[in-house]
Amino acid sequence: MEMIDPDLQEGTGTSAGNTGVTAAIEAIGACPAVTDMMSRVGDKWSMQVVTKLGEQPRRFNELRRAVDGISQRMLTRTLRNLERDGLVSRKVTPSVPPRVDYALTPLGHSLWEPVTMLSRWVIDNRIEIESARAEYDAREQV
Amino acid sequence: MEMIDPDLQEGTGTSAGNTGVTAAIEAIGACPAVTDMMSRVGDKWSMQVVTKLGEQPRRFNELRRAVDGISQRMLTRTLRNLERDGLVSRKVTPSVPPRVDYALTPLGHSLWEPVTMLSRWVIDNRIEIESARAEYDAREQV
DNA sequence: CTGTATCCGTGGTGATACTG
DNA sequence: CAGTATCACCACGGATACAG
Repeated sequence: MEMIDPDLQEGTGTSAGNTGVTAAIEAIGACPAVTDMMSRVGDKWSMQVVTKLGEQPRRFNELRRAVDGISQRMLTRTLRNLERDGLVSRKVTPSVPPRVDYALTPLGHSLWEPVTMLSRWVIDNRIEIESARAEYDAREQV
Repeated sequence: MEMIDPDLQEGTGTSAGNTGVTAAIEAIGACPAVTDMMSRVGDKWSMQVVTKLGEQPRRFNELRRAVDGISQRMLTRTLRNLERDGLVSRKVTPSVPPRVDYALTPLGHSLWEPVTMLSRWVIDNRIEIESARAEYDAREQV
């Protein structure tokens, strides 16, 4: 997915899918919004940023130091996307030097919970996953 | 508060005195396995395939028809990845023509639940997300 | 301090053709 | 039927320099 980058062309607006209030599982793939958000959750930095902002609001460079390894460019892009999705708020204080405070919105906080469930699952099953991979690799190496 | 594996806090002891939930959240980024699986969840086809296999086991082309828009190549690749992670089982029947049955493993089924939570969150909040985007785009269009 | 602009490598994804 | 092989596109992400 990924949108709004000066380097790229204008992002395609997500069209409204059907009104399925059916089982959420069935909506994966049926509802564009689901796949769309999944890719946001799956991208490299978004959930790490959400995590750090979930602890407390932070300024730009504060956040940059908190999220290990993120570049300035990617932090900006990630924050813009999160802001666009309504997950993060951005408050500019036009001082010298400038000050910009980021925080999770209520919507952003609410995303916390299902994402936590997912990361819990990974943690609880990471051994099984890794051994499955090792087994597969050993099998295919032949 | 729930318990969590002690070795999750290794390396970056960001903040002590966390609950299990926040510890799990913090493990995003701290634990490579979490970021790794997130990208699997976030990729374009994996969860759609898991969804379809969650309904029932399927053969290759059956699955291909079930997952709208997926190419043969991507279905193969997606299935291989899922198989490697231990989420999907692959049973070959060497007949003519050949028959290959795919199904979710117990591990794959267990992933269902947190993923469902997440997709339900998206569905419940997709209106708010879309209006946030519309608002942002209108603001930035200037 | 908080960004933009520019360049570029890598990898995910798709189209098409071929194979056992 | 169930794949592989090959080619190509372009978005993601990183490095660096510049700007307000």
